[in-house]
Amino acid sequence: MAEIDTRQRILDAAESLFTEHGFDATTLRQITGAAEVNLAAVNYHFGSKEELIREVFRRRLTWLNQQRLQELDRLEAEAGGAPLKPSRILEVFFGVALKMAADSKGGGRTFMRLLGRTYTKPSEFVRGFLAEEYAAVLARFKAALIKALPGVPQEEILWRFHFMMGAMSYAMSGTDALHIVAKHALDDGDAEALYARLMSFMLGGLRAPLPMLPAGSAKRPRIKKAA
Amino acid sequence: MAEIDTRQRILDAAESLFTEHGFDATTLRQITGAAEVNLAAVNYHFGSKEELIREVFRRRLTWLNQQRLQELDRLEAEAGGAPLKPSRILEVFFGVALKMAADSKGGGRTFMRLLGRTYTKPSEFVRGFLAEEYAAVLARFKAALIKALPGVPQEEILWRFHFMMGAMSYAMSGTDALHIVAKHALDDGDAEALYARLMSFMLGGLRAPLPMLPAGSAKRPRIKKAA
DNA sequence: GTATGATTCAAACAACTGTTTGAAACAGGT
DNA sequence: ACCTGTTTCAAACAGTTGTTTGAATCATAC
Repeated sequence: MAEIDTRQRILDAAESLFTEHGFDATTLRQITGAAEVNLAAVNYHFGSKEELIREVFRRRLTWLNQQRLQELDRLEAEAGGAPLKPSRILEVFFGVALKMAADSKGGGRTFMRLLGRTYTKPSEFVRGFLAEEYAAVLARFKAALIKALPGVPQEEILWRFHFMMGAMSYAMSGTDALHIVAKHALDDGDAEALYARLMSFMLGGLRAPLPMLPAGSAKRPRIKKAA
Repeated sequence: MAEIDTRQRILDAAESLFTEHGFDATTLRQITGAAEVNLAAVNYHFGSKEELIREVFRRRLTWLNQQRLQELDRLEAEAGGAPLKPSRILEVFFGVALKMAADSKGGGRTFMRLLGRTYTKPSEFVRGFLAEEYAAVLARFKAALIKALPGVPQEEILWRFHFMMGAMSYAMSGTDALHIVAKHALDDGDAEALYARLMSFMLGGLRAPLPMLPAGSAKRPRIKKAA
């Protein structure tokens, strides 16, 4: 290699700038400028900006989800067929993410902020990529949760899982657009306290009494395709 | 006016396109094309793209927050000084938003999706604008919640409010990037069921047992500026 | 009708975007 | 030394961006 780690330095700079300004607002010239490499290096090493974006996610997401699967495997092996405690399942799924977010030095924190922000605004081509990357993990965790909560309707479990994703994304995105919590509470990196707070909030939501659904919502009337 | 409602048609088209593709990815030519007005009309009526974005938010947000304040006023008047039930407070704050989101014909639904997506990714200049627009409302609702939950530490209440904002933003953004819930469950507009589900989840989270915070987090050690 | 101010329009502007190019610099093996 | 494949570099490319311009068109009042 002529210069060490050109790829890596591009990825690091891109990750950081994407987190700060978003994909569209970040130009290749900003990235290559911050990484102190030539402009053409991005297209040489990654082919295109889109592929660079995908790679920024891939290099961390693969490891993250493997970790989640591994810990779930361990948990289920220990239980030996018996249903798990819901709290244990969530601790694995969200705990791994928040552990990564606590790593401010290795760039994990930056990445989790980026990931949190991306969930809400999937830029067309990232959506498919994310769904694909998550498919296997989600299938396993959904199944585990459903098995762990036999009395609760599946649809309700999935919705609550959806809400939890929202709460975590927002918390991890690190932006408090409306200034709800104290100013420096977010960026001082006290990830452990955040983890404890978020987890008890989510568990409370998961265990909440089932909602009184408006009539006709529980089972949707099938008007079209009556046959 | 030469053509009726040029301003309005630009705002409608912009709102819809911003929701679909984001601010940066939406060009003025797309907007004016969809609105069937001349390209220069945006700069003539709004001055700049940034100001157009602000106006897209302003025209609905002002009404939304006024509505929230009004309903809180009514609630507090009825209570006559006594602390309110937390659930009532949340029903006002989030209920108004979700009622707006249920209005798919008047564009309220589109706007709330846009708002939900914007919370996580405040594009520099939108952040200040949003915070300013929300300041008065948040102050009132924070105070009401704190008064309604005298036993709970204020910091904890604010964090949980923060998490609720996340859950709602995500739910309202209408994107399920990871395909957690069933495909068509999001866009069929069954806002009432969503409201019921989300509200019981959030209330469960609010009432959850307080987290065990790691040592040294409850009261931050003051190292700098010891004097 | 004519004058006036507001609005619309087609065309152009300069600046910036991601990408490509071809030559230069580098590394390692023979 | 030479050759070979990889990587870097400055420069240019074609396309798109938000914005501006000056003339044309409209509505309204006199």
